[in-house]
Amino acid sequence: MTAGNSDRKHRRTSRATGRVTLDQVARHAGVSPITASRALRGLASVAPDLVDRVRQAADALGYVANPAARALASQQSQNVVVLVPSLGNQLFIDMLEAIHAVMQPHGLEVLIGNHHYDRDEEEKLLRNYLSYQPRGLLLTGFDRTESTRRLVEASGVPCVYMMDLDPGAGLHCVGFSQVRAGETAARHLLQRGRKRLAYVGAQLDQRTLLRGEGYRRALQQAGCYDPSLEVLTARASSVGLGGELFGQLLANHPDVDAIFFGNDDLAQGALLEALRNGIRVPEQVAVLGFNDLPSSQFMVPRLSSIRTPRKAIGMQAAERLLDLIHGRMVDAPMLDLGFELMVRESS
Amino acid sequence: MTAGNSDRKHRRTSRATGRVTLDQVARHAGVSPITASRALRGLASVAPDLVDRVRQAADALGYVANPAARALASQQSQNVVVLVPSLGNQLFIDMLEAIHAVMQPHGLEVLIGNHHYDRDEEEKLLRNYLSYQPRGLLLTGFDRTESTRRLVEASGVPCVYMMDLDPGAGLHCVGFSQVRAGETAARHLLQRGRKRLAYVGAQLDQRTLLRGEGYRRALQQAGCYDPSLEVLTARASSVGLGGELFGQLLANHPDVDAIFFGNDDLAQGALLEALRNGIRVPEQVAVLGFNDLPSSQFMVPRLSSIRTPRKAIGMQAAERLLDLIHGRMVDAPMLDLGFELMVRESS
DNA sequence: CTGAAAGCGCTTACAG
DNA sequence: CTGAAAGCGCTTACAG
Repeated sequence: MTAGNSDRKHRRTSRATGRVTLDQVARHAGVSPITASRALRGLASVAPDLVDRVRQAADALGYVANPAARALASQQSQNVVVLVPSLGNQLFIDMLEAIHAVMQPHGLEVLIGNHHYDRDEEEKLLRNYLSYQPRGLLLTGFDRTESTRRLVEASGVPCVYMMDLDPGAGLHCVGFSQVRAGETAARHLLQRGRKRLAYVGAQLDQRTLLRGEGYRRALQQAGCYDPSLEVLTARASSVGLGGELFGQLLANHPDVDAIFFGNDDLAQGALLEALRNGIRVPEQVAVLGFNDLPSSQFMVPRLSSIRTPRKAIGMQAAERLLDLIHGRMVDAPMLDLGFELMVRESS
Repeated sequence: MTAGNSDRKHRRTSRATGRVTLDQVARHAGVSPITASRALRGLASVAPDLVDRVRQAADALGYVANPAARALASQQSQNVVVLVPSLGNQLFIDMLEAIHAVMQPHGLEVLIGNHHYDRDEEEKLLRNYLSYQPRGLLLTGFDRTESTRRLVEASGVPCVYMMDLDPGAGLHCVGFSQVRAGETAARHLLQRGRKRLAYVGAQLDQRTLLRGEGYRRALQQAGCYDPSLEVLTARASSVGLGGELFGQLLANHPDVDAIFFGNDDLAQGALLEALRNGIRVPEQVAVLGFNDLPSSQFMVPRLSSIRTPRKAIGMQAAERLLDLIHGRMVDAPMLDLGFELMVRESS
């Protein structure tokens, strides 16, 4: 009786949400649902005029596809999962933003997981996210549990690793050599004529360790390596911690004349602590940071640091993942984006 | 013929993924799929021994529910959408972490959207996320387009607003009064005997503006308001910008004796710039920040600031949203978590 | 407390 | 180039 309601078909038990469906768009355009589906997805093999009609119908009705239905039917989601060890480090925020910028135009939703530098948490996160049948995976570094590795492998989901370069050189990765960055840092300080060099790292994540390894290697080569000048702590990296460790180091080893910090926040804390205690940088002790955070160049004195291409890493890793998802050929699995030594006032 | 494969039913065209389904769990446990579903979801009305059998079957087979199928059948996802204006500000990272910590144990997936302080981008994000049929919405502040507002309203999805308090007092919100925080800042500086007070804010987001309003109000009341001492810029807040604006302000108004910054990064930049130019803080000019970022207490001199409860805001907003989702009564729509003036060396 | 049937809104696989 | 049928893997609504 009620006009306008008569075209409702198979809606017996009425579990419908009221939102516009593909069926309604198809009816509005006068085509079958499957044609509407193909037209909206931009599949070839649909007559151009039909595509137009369907598009207009969709616009007119304000149709937005139901991602759950799409995922269920096609057995694949529009999700891409990114796992990072921390959100407190600007480094990873920059990477995430870049990834987002690349994925968004492709209609891919970025699911962000933060595992807080915890291998078990990473495994749990991955297990959960895999149930979403993601199109791709973006993981940070290579330090993870064996079963996480198997999980990734068994899933068959394309995966790109960020930040580090795969020592085995078999996995798709975009980053730079952490070891060489550490070496470069040490060499720079040695060239400045420093003899008593220290390395201070927090978090004890693999990249911090690798940087330390490069650093050690360079010092051993120069014949001035002293293991007691390596200060590593599992505590989280922060400005406060940097100041604290700086104070302790100088108290225990007054002859230290250069310090390389595993992250800029630590180095910034050291600079502030030096300022507070009248320790002259770089005259008495040179300070070198890592990552070159935006604020580092404004420190007093301006912090020397190693600039890492985290934005480029996020972008390129995302592009690379897109290639893998779409089955495009990738020439080499490894993409080394390098790093840049920024010499300013503190070293 | 092949044993073990004979129980495959209605798998004619074989679109199955190979992953373990509810059907298999049910068969393994010797119950119907629907009973298995109910058992796994912890619905009452299932015999305890059946629940056990189903749970064991699920464990044995490594069953993980397909979120897409669940969402499609139940017409609701396990997603909660959070929209923040920025990820560059530690403030929002802390909020997000807290939200995550609350939602995770409830099996709710947090989808994060960053609208970069752009109202149109927020609207676009929301429109997209709404297609996911989220269980709840967590939005930042009250400054948005009219159609975004209508979108939220029309969706019927429970929503809690963070950071600000609703001027209309009708919406669910968890935060503190930005205006009162600005007033508190100004009063503190006035009590210190300062007369020529400036306000420096970046980003021009509503909260920065509201803080400025409170500040202005207090100054007018004290009879020392000077509009030329209000420096507002749409540029993004950063340490570098803080130093720059500090320098300009003192060049144009050498008699300024106190500055309130809309965010700590600006204030930190000012402190560093002062240090570099031999301007004594707080003797010549007092500096007060906002948010009390972790590094602020280590600045030289230690930065006074207004500590904002962003972790608590995230937590309480998430809890509140959980209440709304589960239809629990909420006593008052507004939750004022306040703020705390941290007086250190710079003021 | 348990289950057979139907349906959620899409896409795949098969025909024409 | 287009479509009717079936199915993705769950849950709702209805019976018993």
